[in-house]
Amino acid sequence: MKNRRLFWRIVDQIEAMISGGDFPAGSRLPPERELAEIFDVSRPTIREAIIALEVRERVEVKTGSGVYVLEQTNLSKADMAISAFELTQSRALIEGEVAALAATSITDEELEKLHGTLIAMEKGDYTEEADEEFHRIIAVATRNKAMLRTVENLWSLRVSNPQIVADYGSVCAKSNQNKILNEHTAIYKALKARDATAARAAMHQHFNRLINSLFDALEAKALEEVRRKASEKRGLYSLEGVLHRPA
Amino acid sequence: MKNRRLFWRIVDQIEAMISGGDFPAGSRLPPERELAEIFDVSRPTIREAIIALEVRERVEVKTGSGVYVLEQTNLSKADMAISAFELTQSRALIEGEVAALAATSITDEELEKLHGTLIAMEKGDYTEEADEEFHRIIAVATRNKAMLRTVENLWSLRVSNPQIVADYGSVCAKSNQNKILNEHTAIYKALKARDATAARAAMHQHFNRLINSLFDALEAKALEEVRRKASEKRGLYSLEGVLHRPA
DNA sequence: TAGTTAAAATTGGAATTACCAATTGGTAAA
DNA sequence: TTTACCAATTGGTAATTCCAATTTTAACTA
Repeated sequence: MKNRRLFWRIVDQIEAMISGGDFPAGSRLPPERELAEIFDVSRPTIREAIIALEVRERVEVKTGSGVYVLEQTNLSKADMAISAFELTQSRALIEGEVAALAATSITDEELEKLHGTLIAMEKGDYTEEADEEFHRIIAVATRNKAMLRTVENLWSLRVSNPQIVADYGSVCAKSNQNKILNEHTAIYKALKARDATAARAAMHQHFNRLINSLFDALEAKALEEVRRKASEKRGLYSLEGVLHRPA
Repeated sequence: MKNRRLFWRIVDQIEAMISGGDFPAGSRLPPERELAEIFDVSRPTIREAIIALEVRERVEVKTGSGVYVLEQTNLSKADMAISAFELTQSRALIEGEVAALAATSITDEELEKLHGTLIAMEKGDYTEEADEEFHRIIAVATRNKAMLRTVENLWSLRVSNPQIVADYGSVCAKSNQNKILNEHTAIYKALKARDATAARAAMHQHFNRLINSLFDALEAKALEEVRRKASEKRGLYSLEGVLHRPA
């Protein structure tokens, strides 16, 4: 059995203390010199252990201040913090450029595929898939794999962040499918005409309308919240409630 | 510009050497004592850098034997296939929009930080770090986490795709630092003036000049290849070779 | 007494030196 | 040729010193 290096043993012990609640997120670990005494090892060994913890994003090191325990976060948590507004604004700006670039190089075959997605959406078949395919074909038409990758990343956010899924759900309902189809059609026509400026504008319009819909939904939710609270206040002061209160 | 700890700088440099092909997977890094001489730092600093690389699973440490480079599996095949041209074009289009958006919301504090990166580049200190920080501050200034994420993804491609690292290496050499600094300064001034259109144009110019440099480098390489092949053809048909051919 | 500034204390950062533990390669002997 | 041993090399840990950054405390002023 190969010997385990001492600093790795210290890493494990500190991680156990963090996980065990000795040092909650936000708290500060004891100073290096004190940890060296606690664990009866040299200070460089403690430093090496702390660097490993830092790379693992378990702690944050602040020179002159101390070593602080981080929330157990990962990249997906950062993605979770992205709102539907932020995503949609980004898509407007980025996919606007994607559409403009694609207008300069899109092939007849790709246009035919684009048209296929419009047909599918018109039929009401697999509208979300058709939506994704529509944007993906345009990204492929740019002939730029970094652009394609970026569009894929944005779509991935759209379908995996629960809050964004819910927000998009409320503005991409059946009742709005005609609007979306009309906007996709306008983008398609601009691409077919190989008009980069029109394609960019059409894509902007598509997402800006979506942003407005998100605002509308947010306002409706806020009004609903105000009504709910007023209703609670009514219940709080109503005599009916008082009369029925158990002794 | 906040001071970056020395061992992190060494981590970056070693990673660049690995990504740049100096130390292919399976090869052994120079001994700690030698690395300390090469980088002109102390051996504990090297040790700290190597521990970070180990946690990142870039290297494997064998006591008494050496530090060995591990296969790098993070990059997908699709990401490996992205060329420096594609990345740079994407950055031009996307970061142009980022700059325009940032011009509408950038704070004085952020402008000050941006200026700090210009100072660092002027001094010749850690220019790649200052470059990254420059673009990152602008992305943060958009107040849009999806945009920031996109810029981070593009930068990640820039530093982890070996071919892109090599290509950028040849056009971001010391001799071009003044051009880059001038372009960054133009972007900074447009942002300071809160002029979205100028910021977008300045960012486009920055990357378009970079694309042209990449083309120049590619052309030089192609010419070199043509010369090499012509030289081979000359050798193939030269009488000297024929006369000296062994029986 | 309250606010501000400067000094002191504390904490992390880096370097130097020394010695120990593990591995590898070279040499000698069987 | 094979095996054993030794020296050299490489990583691992400790101790000490001094520097850089931040926080806390003390002193001063209004």
